[in-house]
Amino acid sequence: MLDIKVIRENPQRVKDAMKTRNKDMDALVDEVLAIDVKRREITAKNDLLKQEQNAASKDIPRIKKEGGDISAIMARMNEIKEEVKKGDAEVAQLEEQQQKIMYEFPNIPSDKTPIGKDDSENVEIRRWGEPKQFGFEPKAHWDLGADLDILDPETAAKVTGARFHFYKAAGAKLERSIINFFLNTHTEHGYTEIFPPFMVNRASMTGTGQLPKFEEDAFRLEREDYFLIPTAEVPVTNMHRNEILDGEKLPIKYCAYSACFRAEAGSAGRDTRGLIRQHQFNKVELVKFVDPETSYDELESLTNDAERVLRLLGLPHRVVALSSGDIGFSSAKTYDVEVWMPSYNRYVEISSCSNFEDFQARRAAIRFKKTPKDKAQLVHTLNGSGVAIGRTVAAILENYQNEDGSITVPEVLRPYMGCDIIK
RNA sequence: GGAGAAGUACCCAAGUGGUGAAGGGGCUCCCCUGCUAAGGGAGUAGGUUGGGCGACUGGCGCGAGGGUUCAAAUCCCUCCUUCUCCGCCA
Repeated sequence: MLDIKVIRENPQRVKDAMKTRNKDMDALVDEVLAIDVKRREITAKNDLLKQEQNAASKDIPRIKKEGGDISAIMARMNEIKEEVKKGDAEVAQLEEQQQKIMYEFPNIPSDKTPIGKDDSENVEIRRWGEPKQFGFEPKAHWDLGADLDILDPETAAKVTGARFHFYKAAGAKLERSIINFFLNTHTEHGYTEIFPPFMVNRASMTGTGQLPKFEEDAFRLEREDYFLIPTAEVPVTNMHRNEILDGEKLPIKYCAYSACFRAEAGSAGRDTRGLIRQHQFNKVELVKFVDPETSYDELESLTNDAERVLRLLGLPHRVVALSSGDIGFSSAKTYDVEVWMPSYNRYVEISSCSNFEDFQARRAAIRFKKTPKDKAQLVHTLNGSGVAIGRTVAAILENYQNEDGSITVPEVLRPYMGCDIIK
């Protein structure tokens, strides 16, 4: 959520920022400002009445005790009561209107975010490794998975539906090995491991920005107002919702494995084969709560932490700075890490690392005090995939395939797999 | 899922309708002090949202949200969480 004070003080800046996201929100900015003025005006008037009410409430028992006449005061109080009730209702309605609009605004892109209309104007920052050259025609991971009998989407389609997978034998073990390898690597670099709930309530989904705008992207339970998490970012960031953190404990760094559930509304027909786009997938997520002064340094190190696991796995990848037209709703700046995927003959997103600045912190009321005497201020939150497991499996199968259809197990995974080849 | 009890500050805890939400512990500062302990004194209801250039000042805050009342921590309703017992369950 944006700060209403920023909109009040510089509405043009907000309007311009929204245009760099290809969104013309001029009318909404003007509307929210009009509501804000009216809301404060009525609140001030109402507060004066309440002040009178409070003062009289103190007088009444005293006058009664002294045996005085309170009928005049009582008459006035009855009058005030009605006015206050009316004023409160008006204020509540205006607050609701204002809140609803405030939830519509995406974050203001950082001035470090390249301006651009869409993903075609993203900026490549660096590459690691070279796309592998095969001396034979490489197969796609879905064909490798079928031939090795380790990936089975057909049975999943029967048991559940489209966009689900059974992993079998070495495939299941590979998935599990990667999860463990990622968590072990990140905890060695200062992240505290978290195993979160896979369902969260509405307040948490609102806190990180998935709601109210993107409800159709999530799976919601019918009988409880709970949502299947689209990413561990949601439960882990909301761990500190409505909290004031001790400044000395920052930065707080968590890594969390979770299954992730996405309705993938509007993506029919895209990436229908393989592990790239599923309703349920595994991911290890990195989440940080930091002092605003350091948040952009923390974004660099977070991205580096995500890249580390790909370097250790020997998977060629690149880092791209998303342009203003391509960054997510809550983000101020985002780097995507993209892994080389031979079947696509291009780099494919495997991690997205973002600095949300205070956008989530304001929604979720996550604050800190630099020292116990300081005023509480909003933290900056960041998160990044570290990294998506299913896409890592796909990348390993494709990049490490041999001509005979077997898969060489990357060296760092061998202790986890207990073998050096899948065949 | 059923029955009962509870939720007040960093912790414990008093407060069953009326002017500033007791008290204790802890914490911070000060006094005393060669040092420490003990002792004495003061502060400590966070926050949030308005107004004012400011010193200041108003509103709202007793798990959350409604209601009754001139007035609610206190009475009523709904919900959440915790504890005890029962049921179910990996």
